[in-house]
Amino acid sequence: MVKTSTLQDVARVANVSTATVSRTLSNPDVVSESTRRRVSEAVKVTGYRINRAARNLRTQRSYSVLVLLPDLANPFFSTILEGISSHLSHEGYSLLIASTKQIHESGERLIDYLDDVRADGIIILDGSLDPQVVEMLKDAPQANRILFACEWIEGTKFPSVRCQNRNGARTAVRHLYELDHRKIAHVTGPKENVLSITRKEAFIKEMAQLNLVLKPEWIIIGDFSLAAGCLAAKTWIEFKERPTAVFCASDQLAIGFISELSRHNFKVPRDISVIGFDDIDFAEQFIPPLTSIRQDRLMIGKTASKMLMARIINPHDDHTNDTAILPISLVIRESTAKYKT
Amino acid sequence: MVKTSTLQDVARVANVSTATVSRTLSNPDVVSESTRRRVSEAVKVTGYRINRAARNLRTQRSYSVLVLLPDLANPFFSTILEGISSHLSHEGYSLLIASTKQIHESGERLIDYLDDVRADGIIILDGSLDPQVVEMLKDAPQANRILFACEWIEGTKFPSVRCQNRNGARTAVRHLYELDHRKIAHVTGPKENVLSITRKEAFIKEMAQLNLVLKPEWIIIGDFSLAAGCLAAKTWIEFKERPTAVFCASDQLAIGFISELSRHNFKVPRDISVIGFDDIDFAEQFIPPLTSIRQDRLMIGKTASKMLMARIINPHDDHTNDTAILPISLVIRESTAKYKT
DNA sequence: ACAAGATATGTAATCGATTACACCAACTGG
DNA sequence: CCAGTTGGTGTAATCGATTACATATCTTGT
Repeated sequence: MVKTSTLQDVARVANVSTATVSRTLSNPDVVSESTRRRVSEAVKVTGYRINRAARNLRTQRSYSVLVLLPDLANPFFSTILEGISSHLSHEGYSLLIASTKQIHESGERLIDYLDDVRADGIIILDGSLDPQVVEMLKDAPQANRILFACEWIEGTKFPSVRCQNRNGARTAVRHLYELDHRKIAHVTGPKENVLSITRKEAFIKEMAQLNLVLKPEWIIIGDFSLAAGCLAAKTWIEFKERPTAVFCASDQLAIGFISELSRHNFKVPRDISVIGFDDIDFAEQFIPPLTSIRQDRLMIGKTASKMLMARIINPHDDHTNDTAILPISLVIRESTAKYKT
Repeated sequence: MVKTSTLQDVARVANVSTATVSRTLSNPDVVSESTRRRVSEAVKVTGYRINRAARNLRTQRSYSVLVLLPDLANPFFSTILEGISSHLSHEGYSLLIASTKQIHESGERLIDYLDDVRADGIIILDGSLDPQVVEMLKDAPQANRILFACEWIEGTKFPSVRCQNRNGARTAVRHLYELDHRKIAHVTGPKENVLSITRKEAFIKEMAQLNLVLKPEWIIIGDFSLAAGCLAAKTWIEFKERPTAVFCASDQLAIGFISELSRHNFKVPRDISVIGFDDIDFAEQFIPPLTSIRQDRLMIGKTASKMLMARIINPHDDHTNDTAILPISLVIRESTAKYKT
C-alpha cells in the first residue's frame, strides 16, 4: 500500500513548518502570497490529502451529521435526504444515516453519536421515539445539536422544521368545499402520530368553521400506508350515507383508497373526490392524477440542515425554540371535481 | 459543556494503566478476571465513552462505509440501503451516504473517502460513473475496498453483487410464452445502462430460443421511469400489429405503461399482458396488481455489505473478481393472463 | 529614530486511544 | 533448583493535524 503524504511531507517540500502548511490550507489569508504559492505547489507535488481522523481528533469535530429515520426502507424520506445531503455536502459535511430500529437493536445510544465525535449534530425524522430516549436526549449536554424535521415531539424544546400541517388540512377542506362538497370524510395517519393529530384537529376545526356536519364515523383511523387506504375505502363503501369527498392524510392513503374503490367499480372523481397530502412523485402519475397538498420536501431538508449547521458553528448563540414552518400549497389535479347532485 | 471522560480517567479510577483499560475494552480475554471487573466498574462510574476520532486516527480506520447512489431522491434504493445498513450496524460500522451528483458538484474525489480515513470501503450503486472517475478508482491503491451492487461496470475487475438479470428476462418471456403469448414486446431501461443491455440481450436470445418472431420496433427504448412507460404505451397503441404482451425492464415502466393504456381505454390484462422487473412495494398495490420479476433488494444490500466487510477486515486475502449473483423469482399477479384469440 | 503595532512564521504541546516492547511473577518440567 | 514458558500489566511512542505562544521582521506615526 502506498503511504499517503502528510502535512510534514508537504512542509518539507515547501520548506516551511507544518503550522504554515496547516494555515495555508485552512486560513490562506494569514500567510503571504509567496508561501501560499510554494505550499500549493508542494501539495500538488506530494499529492497530499488531509487525514480527517487526525483533524477530527484535534478539533473534536467530525464534520458530519447523523440523520435518524424511522425506517430506511420507506421512500417517503428520500427527497428530504436529498435536501439535507446537498446542503451538507456544500458545506463540506458528510451525511451519516441510521434508522431508529437499528439503533435500538444494536443497543447503541443516540447521544453517543455526539459524545464520541462521530457526528456534530443529529436530525431526527421520527417523532415516535421511545420516551426514555427522548428524556435522555433532553438532558444531554449536547442537546442543542439535535433538531427534528417533519415530525416533532410535543412538549420538548428541540428546534424543528415542518410544514404548515394545520393550513394544509384547512386548505384541503376549503378546496373540497369550493367544489360544493358538503359531506367530507377524513382518513388519518397512525393514531398517536403528531402529524395525524395535528391534521385531524385542523380538519375538524375547519369543518366546524364552515358549518359542515361531521359524523364521527367519517373520521377513519389509518396509518399513512397504501394498505390502510384500501381498508378506508372499504369502510366508505359500507356507509349508508356516503361522504362525497375525502381528505386523506397522505398520498399513499389516497392512492390505496382510490385503488380499492376501482376494484369495486367506483370511479374517482365521479363517485367521490379524493385529496391527498405530501404530493409524492407518484401522485402526478397516478390514475387519476392526484390532487394533493404539496409540501416541499427538498426545502424541509435544506432548512433543517441549515438550522442545524448554524447551531453547530455558533453553539453559543441562543437558538432555543427555533421552529421553521414551511408553506404548503394546493396542487389541483384530477382526483377532485365539482360535486353534482 | 461537561467534559466527557477519557481512558486516562478510567485508568485512574480503576488504578491500572491506560493500556490495560484499552485491552479490557477491545480484547477482554487477555486481562485477568479481577482487573476486568475493576475496569468495568470504573467505566460505569466515569460514564466513559470511547472517542472515535482518537481511535480512528490511531488505527487508521473509520469504521464506516460509504454508499454512493446515482440519485438520493430515487426510492428504488431505499430497501437496498436498509439491507446494507442493518448489516453494517450489526458489525459496529456506520453508514455514510453520498450521491454521484453531489460528489461531482462539490468537486470531491471519490477515492479521497478512502484516502482520508473517512470510509473504510465504498459500495457503488451507480454503473454510469464518469469513465475518468472509474479509471482513477481502478488504479488507486485502495481499489480493493470498492464494490459495486445492482449495477456494475463492464470490463473492470471490481467485485459486484447483482441479481440474475439474464435469468430474469428469460423467466419473464417464458411466463408470457406459457400463457400462449407469441407476440411479445420489450421496454428497456436507459440505452447505455448495463442492466438495460443485459436484460435486453437475454430477452432477444430467449425469443429466438422459443422461435418467436421479434419485430425490431417491438423493442422500445425507455429509461426505467414512469414517464418512459407512458411513452412506450403510446408507441404500442400506434402499432398496426400489436404485441399481446410486454416485458418491461422495471416496475415503474410497467406501471406507467398500464396507466397510459387505461387513459386510452385499454385494459390490462384484457388487451395486453404486462410483466415488470424488481417487484417494488408498489407493484402489489397497483391496479391491476403487477406480475413481476422479484429481486431481493434487502439481500443484495446485505450481501454487498458482507463482501465488502470481508475485504476490509481481511485485506490480504485474494478477493479479485468476486461476484455474487442472487436469484430472482417470478411473482405472478394479475397483470398477466392467458392469451385468448 | 524609536516605540508600538502589524505581519509572517516557527516551536512544540496537544487531542485520546492503541500497541510494540519490556518487565515481573508464577508455574512447569527435567 | 534453574531454564523456559505463560499470563498479566505498565511504559511510552505513535497516529497527523491544529494552534497558543514566541519570535522575527517590517511599518507607521510622532
